[in-house]
Amino acid sequence: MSFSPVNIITIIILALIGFFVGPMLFSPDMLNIAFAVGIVIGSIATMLVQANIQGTANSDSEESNTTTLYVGNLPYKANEDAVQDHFEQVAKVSSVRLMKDKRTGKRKGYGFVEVESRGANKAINKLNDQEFQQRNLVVRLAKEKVVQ
DNA sequence: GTTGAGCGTT
Repeated sequence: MSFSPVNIITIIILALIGFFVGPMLFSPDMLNIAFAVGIVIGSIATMLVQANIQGTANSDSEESNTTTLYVGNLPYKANEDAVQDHFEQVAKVSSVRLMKDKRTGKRKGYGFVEVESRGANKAINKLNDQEFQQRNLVVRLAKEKVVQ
């Protein structure tokens, strides 16, 4: 939550609106209160607008820059670094998660690779049904991902 | 220590 000069100007404008609108709604001799109410309303409105802008901007950038791929048929012995190296040949990898049993810690043979969105299709086309450590991988677009 | 379709973790 930052207050750039633009936001301050917006607050002042909204405060002035409150300054003139307030007396019409209440009493003409409550200008100070009207001005204060204008400042409060203007500040809240500005913060809400900016939070909304930042929220959409963040979600847009995150969702448009990265895509999660489902990777199946992995060898049990494959580790995350090897999988990442394999996908780095085609696309920029931001994270690799190989699913493992919580108790034993043994790999379950599938995982999720997060790559940049523009390389997602390339990764699917180039790496799906291709050999990786003596096995043919399954690379598909992952289903809906739970937001962290 | 084994196995072989699947869509999940602080």
